Amino acid sequence: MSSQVSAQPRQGLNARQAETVERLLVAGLEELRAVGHEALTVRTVATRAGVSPATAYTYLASKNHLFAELFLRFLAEDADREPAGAGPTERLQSVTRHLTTRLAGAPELAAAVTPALLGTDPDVARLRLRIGGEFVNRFRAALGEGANPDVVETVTLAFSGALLQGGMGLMTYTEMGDRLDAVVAVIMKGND
Amino acid sequence: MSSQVSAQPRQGLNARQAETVERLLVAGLEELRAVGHEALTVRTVATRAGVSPATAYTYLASKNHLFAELFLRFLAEDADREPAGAGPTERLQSVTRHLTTRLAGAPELAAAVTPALLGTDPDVARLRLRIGGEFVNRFRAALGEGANPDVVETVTLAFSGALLQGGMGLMTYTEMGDRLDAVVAVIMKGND
DNA sequence: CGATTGTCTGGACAGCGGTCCAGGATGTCG
DNA sequence: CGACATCCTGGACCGCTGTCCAGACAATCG
Repeated sequence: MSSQVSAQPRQGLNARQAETVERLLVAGLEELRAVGHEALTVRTVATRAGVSPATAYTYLASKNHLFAELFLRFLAEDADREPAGAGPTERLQSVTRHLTTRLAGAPELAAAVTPALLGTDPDVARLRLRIGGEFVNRFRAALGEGANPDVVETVTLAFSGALLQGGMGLMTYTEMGDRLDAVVAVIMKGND
Repeated sequence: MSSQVSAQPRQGLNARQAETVERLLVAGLEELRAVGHEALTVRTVATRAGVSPATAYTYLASKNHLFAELFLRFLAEDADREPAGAGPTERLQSVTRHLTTRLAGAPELAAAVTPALLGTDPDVARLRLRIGGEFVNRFRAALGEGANPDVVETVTLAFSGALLQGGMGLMTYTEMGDRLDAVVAVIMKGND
């Protein structure tokens, strides 16, 4: 079994609203790739989406909320992937490798989401839990049924730490793949 | 050997300037404890320090810079502590336990520094490296001379991840102590 | 077709972040 | 004591954030 992150960002929206949200999210991602997360403002996203700022704010509580939403969608694109590999170590490595490879393809998003998730908006808080849960799910899926919870937590923390360091610019998301291979090996040594 | 973080925040300041900086940092910590890192503004810190906002900004490049500076000082208070314990695992646990205990005593500072270090100000970048280096030093000191670099990195990443989760409010800094004991045990199993 | 429902718009608003500068205060020399 | 260097001040400034509201607009239903 794998994880389950729905791609639909909201419930209870009619077609027109869903369309508006969609346009905002697409514009948000474009704007993010174009100018980076520091220069991006909700108003420029609104403009790019062809929507007034007031409208943007009715669907996006904040810049952080936008980033969290985009990242969750990013994860959802993957939700069905099954970890591959002979043993638990290899399977874990396939998960981290896959994630870092994808992150390397969207570094602005990765850089944006880490600070965003530290926000205190309630909307961010909700998404944060889903995002964190998604990581845990993937690691648990890689480790199999009787996974030691302490091992899952260790891997999760190490991965979070790597994201943090990536967000700080201390390593690229490409390097992260290699380093996490070593880290997973260290963790699994004696725990497989 | 242990780590070396100097408590002096700046060089090239005369007595008067040093005094001003000191007042700002003290006021910053008070303000942080009083209202939390979200409500704190550089202007309120300046007021509390009995200094004009313009002056505050000549010594503090940004709010993030203030938090990073305060956190570095917080670490410096400890810089001379030697890890205690029979083996490497116990010594590592004594380090994480000690850090989390101290963080639990200053949760607002801990919550403030994580997002702050993700900033891009050059002043923050400098301090970030020193702070990161300080963690690594402590873990290396706990592990002893011939420490496996991969193990050091794994512990560092896991600890960073724990800080991140603490910053998100997913666990308290008190819980962190217990969880990191388990995490260190997992990592060291097979690596001691 | 007209009326109702609900979305979107334009624009104003207050507060914060960070920068800048002319001039006032302070301290230190000759 | 006077002159000079240095630090600090007050206040203006711009852009961003997030909120609010009255009214324009579109879609749907009777």
